[in-house]
Amino acid sequence: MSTANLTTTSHIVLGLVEFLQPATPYDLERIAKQSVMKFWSVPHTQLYSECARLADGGYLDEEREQDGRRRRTYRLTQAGRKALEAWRVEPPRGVEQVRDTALLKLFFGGDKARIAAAQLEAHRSQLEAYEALAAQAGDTPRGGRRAALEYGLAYERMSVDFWSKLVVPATQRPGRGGARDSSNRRPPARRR
Amino acid sequence: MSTANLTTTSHIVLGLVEFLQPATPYDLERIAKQSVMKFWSVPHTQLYSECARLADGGYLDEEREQDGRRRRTYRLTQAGRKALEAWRVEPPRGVEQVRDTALLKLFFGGDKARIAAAQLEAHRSQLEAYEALAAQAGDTPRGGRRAALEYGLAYERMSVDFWSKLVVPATQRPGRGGARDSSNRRPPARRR
DNA sequence: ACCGTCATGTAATCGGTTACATGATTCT
DNA sequence: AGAATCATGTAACCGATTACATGACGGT
Repeated sequence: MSTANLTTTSHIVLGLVEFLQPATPYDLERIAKQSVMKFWSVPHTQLYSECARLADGGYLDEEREQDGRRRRTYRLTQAGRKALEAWRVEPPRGVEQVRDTALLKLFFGGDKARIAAAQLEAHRSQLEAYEALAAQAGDTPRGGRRAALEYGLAYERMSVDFWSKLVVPATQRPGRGGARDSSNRRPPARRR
Repeated sequence: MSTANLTTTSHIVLGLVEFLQPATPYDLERIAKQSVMKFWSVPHTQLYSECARLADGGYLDEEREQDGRRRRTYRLTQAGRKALEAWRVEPPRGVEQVRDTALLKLFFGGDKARIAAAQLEAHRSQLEAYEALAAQAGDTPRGGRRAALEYGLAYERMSVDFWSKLVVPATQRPGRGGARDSSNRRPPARRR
């Protein structure tokens, strides 16, 4: 691993390590679950293997406990910092593909109403989760994290809107003057 | 491959075959590029290998030319039809993750304005592409295909909107009364 | 007859996922 | 002390991507 065999996962790990170094893979998992993994998850086993890979490539510095759990803790090396910065600075070209299974099934002729109902439910609940996060706005004051969350909100609102228009099969389409109710009103929030 | 080791790719292939059987992998590639692959692409080599796998598993019927290009042409078997239908009917649980690199870089502290500029450009052009497709509305009259396209439009509009709000660094925020121009007006379309 | 590109693949590689494993802590 | 779960991994598998290959066909 001399250069450029760093995957997206690698950079996620680098970014997380930077954020809370020194850190064990387990630490990474904990914060990741509350933040990035909302929109890009990585299984825990890969955090371990990726850290090892990165240490092997000279991007992370590894230190291991001699007793007890024999944890490995990592920090960025100079090379690690550089690699992360290089990746971060370069704006991605082009548009990511959507790769949504629901959309795929829709495309291939799945039952509109059924799919829409399920998706609507799922997106509503995801939206609520984001709104709850946004409500505790203090802890993500003004940064990429906040912006990413706002994207999440916009995305889920769009989704709710889209799917809610499909739940009712479009047999009869109301005339132009009709005060059609296409609001995205959601049912009273359930408490867990 | 007795059951349930069918991946998403498998189902895409099944869906495509159903759509224009009998078909060669090359045929699949051609229509796919104009439709599904806009939002879920599959490299051509995998179309070949996946067809072989599916034929091997009894989902596709394979027939091979003896002369010339020695093409393999495929059609659905009964099992294939069943598998496709089963997949199609079952609404996906939960929400797909976004997995957008631009968002990731934003999250990890990349330069807002630069990323936003690049994304804005990319999404605008994607939006235009979808709009062009939608303009020839005749060929996708009323079905999942049309709905998927509409999702694409909604998605791109949301994206353009989101990123356009980030291109200008939020140093000064206009007062409430200000007639801020946050329209998504795009520059005159370039012709190729 | 030759040449470019069209069409059809094969093979190697590798990251990511899934399944399994085991010693530390904590709780009762 | 024993059970439960927390924490830390290892190993195998496998689909997806990348790189490479080669014979047909169409045009000049």
